Amino acid sequence: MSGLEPGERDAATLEEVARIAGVSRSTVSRVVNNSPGVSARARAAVSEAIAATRYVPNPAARNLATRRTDTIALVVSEDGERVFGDPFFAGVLRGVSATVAAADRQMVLVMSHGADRERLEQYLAAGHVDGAVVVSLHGMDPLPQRLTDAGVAVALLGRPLTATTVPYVDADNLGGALAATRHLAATGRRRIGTIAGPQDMAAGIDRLLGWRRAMGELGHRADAVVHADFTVEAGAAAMAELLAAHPDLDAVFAAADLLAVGALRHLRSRGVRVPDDLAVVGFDDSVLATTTNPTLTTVRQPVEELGRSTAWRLLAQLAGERHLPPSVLLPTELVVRDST
Amino acid sequence: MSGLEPGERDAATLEEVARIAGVSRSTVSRVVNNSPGVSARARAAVSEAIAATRYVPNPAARNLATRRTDTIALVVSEDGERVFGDPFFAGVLRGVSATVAAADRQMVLVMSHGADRERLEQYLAAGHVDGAVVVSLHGMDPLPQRLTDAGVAVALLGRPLTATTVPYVDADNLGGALAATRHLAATGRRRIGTIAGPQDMAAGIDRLLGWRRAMGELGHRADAVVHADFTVEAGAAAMAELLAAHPDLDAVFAAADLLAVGALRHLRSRGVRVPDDLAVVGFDDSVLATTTNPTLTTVRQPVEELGRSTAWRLLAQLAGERHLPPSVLLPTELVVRDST
DNA sequence: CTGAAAGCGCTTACAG
DNA sequence: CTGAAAGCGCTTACAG
Repeated sequence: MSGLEPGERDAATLEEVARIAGVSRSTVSRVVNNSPGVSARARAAVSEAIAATRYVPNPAARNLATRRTDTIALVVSEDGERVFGDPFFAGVLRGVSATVAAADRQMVLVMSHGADRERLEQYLAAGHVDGAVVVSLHGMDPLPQRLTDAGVAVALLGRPLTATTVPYVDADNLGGALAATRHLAATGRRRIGTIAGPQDMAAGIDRLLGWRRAMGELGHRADAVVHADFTVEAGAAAMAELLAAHPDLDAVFAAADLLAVGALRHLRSRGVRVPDDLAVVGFDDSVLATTTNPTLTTVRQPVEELGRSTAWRLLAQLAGERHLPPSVLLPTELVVRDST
Repeated sequence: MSGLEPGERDAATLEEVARIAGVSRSTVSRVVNNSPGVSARARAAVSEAIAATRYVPNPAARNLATRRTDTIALVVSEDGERVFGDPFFAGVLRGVSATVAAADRQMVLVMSHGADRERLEQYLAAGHVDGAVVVSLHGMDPLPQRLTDAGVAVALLGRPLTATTVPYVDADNLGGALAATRHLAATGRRRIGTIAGPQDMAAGIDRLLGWRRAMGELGHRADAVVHADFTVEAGAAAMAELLAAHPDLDAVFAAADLLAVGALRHLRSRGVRVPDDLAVVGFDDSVLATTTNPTLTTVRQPVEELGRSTAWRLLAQLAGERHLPPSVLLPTELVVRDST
C-alpha cells in the first residue's frame, strides 16, 4: 500500500514533462513520437524530463486521439482446455507473438469458449485492438466478418469455410495428405485407410480430400474412413473402429499427430506391429512425432511460420500496404521416420 | 473492404444516441452505466436508440474519464513453450477467466519471456489493466512490486520468495509433501528419496521442506535428493541419478506429476516394478495421474480453485474491500492409486 | 522549429 | 429526474 487508492496512479502527464522541460506539450508529444522537426536542444531537454518523471504515455488518451491502440489480439476459437493441450497452438503463439513484438506492438491472447462469445465480440469491436489474428475457426463462424464490419482488421490462420474476403494464411493440407498417401503406396501398401479430422474445419476437410485424391490416382477404393476430433483418445477409438470394419488394412493416414499417437496406442494394445503389420503416417510433425515408439512418419507443417505469416499479413494491412494477396498457402513436407 | 480505412470505425457515439433519443449525453451515460435516477420514459427512449445505432461505448474514452479499464491481466512468468505444455496452467487459466468473466470484466493473458519483459512492464504500468494475477514467479522477481508501485493492483498465485506486502494465494505444498511422505512410510517403505522441483519457486522449496520434515519425524536420513525442472525429461534423468546414487531406494516422492511420469518411464526401462520394487508419489493430480500405468498416487492441489481464489482476491481489492487477508493457503489432499 | 487550440468520446459533480 | 460544462491526457493541423 503506497498510499494510492486502487486504480489510482501518480503517473506524470505530458503537461508536467512540458513544464519541467520548459517547452510546450506539442513539443513533448513530438519527441515521444519521434516526429521530425524538433531541435536537438529541445529534444534533449524533453528526454531528460521524461527520464526524471518516468513518464509513460497514457494509452487511453493516445488511443482516443489517434484511434490506434497498437495492440493485436490473437483470437483462438477454442476453450482453454484444448488450447493448452495441443502443441499446434504453442507454435502459433510463438510465431504471432514474435512478429507482433518485433513491430513494437502488444499481443493479447483471447479465447472464446461459447458462453463468453458475446463478451469477446464486444471487447474486440469496441476498439481495444487494431487487429486480430483469428485461429481455429469452426464451421460457418461469422466472427471474422463481424469484426471486419466493426472496423477491426482481421487475418485468419487457416482457411475459413465461408466465402469471405477476409484474408487467410494456411498450410498446404491437401498437398501434404496427398504426399503422405502416395508415400504409403510407394512403400508397397495396398489397403490404406484414414483417420480424418473434424469436417467443420478446413484442416480436417483438406487432409481428407488429399487422401481421397491420392486414392483415386492409385485406383484404390477410398472407403476406409473414420472421423475423429483432434485428440489422442479419439485417435485410439477411431483406429479400433477402422480395424474392426477393415481387418485387411495395412496402412493408415491419420490427419494429426495426436490422432496417430492414439492409433499407435491402440495398435500396440492389440499386438499389431508398426510398421511391419501396418504403417502409420501422422500430420503436424509436432514434438510428439519423435517421442513415440516407433517414431512417426508425418507431414510437417510450418506452424510457427504460419503464425508469423498471418501476423505479418495483418500488420501489413494495418500499415496500409496495397496489393496484398488475399491468401497465402505455405508448403508442407513429408518427414519419413520409423512408422512406415 | 467495407469502405473503411484500416482502424477506422463508423461506430455511433454517445452524442448520436442522445440526439436520436432526444435527451442529453448525461442521460445516455446514466442509462449505459445503470445509474439510478433515470425516468422509465427516458430509459426506454435511450435503450431504443442504443439498439438502433448498435452503440458500444468507446473504451478509451471511458477509461480516460474513469481511470478504470475493466480488464484484468493474467501474467505468466514463463514463455509460451512451457505454458502450453503444463496442465497446471490450463487449470489456472480456467479458474481465473471464469472469475473475471463473472465479474463482467475482460481477461487478457500475457506471457513474459525474458526479452519482452520490458515491454510487458510498460504495457501493464501504462494503465491498460486495472489489476494483474501473476503466476509462476521465479526467484526474486521484482515485477509484483513494480506493478504495485505503478498503481496496478496485484495478486500472486503462489507464494513469492521476496518479503513483500503483495497478497498471494497458494496451495499447501508443505502439508501435501508431508502427507505424501508419511503415506510412503505408513505403507512400509524404509528408504524414501525425492525428486525435488526448482528451488527458485516456492512450490519447489515447500515440497522439499515437507519431505524433509517428514523424514525428520520418521528418524530417516534425508539424503536421497535430486533436483529437476518441472518436465518429464528432467524427471526421468533425476530418477536415473537417484537410483545410481541410492540403489536401495524403495520409494520416491516426486514434486510434480510431470516428474513422476518421467520417473515411471525410467523405472520401466530399467525393469524396476512399481509399486512392488519401488513406490512413486507425484504432486498435482493432473490428468496425467490417471493415464499412467500404474496409475499415480499423488497430492491433489485445487488448481482451478487457486485461479478462482486469486482472481477473487484481486477483484475484492479493486472493489475497495477492507481487511482482506494478506495470504490464503488452500488445502491439498493425498489421492492414493496404484503406484504405492 | 514551436506553441495555442481544437478535438477524440466519455463521466460526473453541480445546479436546477 | 435532467442537462450544461468541465475534465480525463493525448495528437495534430494550423499559424507563426
